[in-house]
Amino acid sequence: MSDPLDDIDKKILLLLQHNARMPISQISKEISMSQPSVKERIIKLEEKNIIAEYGTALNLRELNRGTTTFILVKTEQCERFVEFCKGAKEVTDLFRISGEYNYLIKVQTATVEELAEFQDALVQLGPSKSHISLKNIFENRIVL
Amino acid sequence: MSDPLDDIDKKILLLLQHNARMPISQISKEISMSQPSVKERIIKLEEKNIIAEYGTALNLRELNRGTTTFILVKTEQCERFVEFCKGAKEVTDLFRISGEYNYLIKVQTATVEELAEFQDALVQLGPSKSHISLKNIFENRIVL
DNA sequence: GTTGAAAAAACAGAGGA
DNA sequence: TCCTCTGTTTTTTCAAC
Repeated sequence: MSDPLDDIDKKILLLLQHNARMPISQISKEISMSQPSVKERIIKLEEKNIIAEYGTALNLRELNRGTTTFILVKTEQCERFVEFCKGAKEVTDLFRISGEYNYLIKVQTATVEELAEFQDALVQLGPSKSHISLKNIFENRIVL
Repeated sequence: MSDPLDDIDKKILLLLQHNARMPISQISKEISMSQPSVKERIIKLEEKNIIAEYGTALNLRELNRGTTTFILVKTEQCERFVEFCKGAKEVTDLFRISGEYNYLIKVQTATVEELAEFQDALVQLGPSKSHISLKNIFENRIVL
């Protein structure tokens, strides 16, 4: 684990977190620091692996995947289940968890009907418990 | 909802998904299309709101938040609970869900001890059920 | 959709406080 | 670690096809 971030690093990351394509020049203006210094800090954050990657978040509703469901799964066929999830485009997140259930998956479907079809395929791998998301209040939030 | 994406849009999004800072010039080379055309397509994807935002993914382990836990919560004090979560930096995701429980939250702590402290604060808002992540197999995956 | 060229902007490196 | 200065590269915006 790395040293804690100082306030300038935090400011830079706050800007980059929701706009990874912001030019260095603009970051430089916003935090009142010269471009080379900003660039240097960003490179260090990348090298220290604090910045994992620059990603592009897509709008799932526009992609016709607006229905979010969390499913807890209890299976005895772990390998087969993981392969099933990797091959199912509906599954966006897959975690191995502790407790009564083995796995927690996050599933994005167009509709609840499509969710039902997914569950039909899932049922042969073991019992599961679904929780449809009624509202995404916030997501992927990292408070520095 | 928008029209389905064509293959060129998919290629551009695949490149941007895991490297939002990739220069247009490089995208242009990789997909063998002129820079102005690539730029035009990206602008359209932004305008159609298919690209929601360019984000920066941080390494939670390096930030001393390497322990992931999913908690199902049943509360009768919804407003208070949501405010509690907004104010708790450990909570990275908050969903209102259907079923026996009201909410599903994702919590990032340094250790399980810190998780226990969080649960102590949570207990007064209602019963909950925790699932510690033993392994993050994949996350935020969108297959186009 | 393409190429090509000019203007503007961003970036990279050196040297020094 | 930060700054300024300078040269280079990249992006952007046209035009015409």
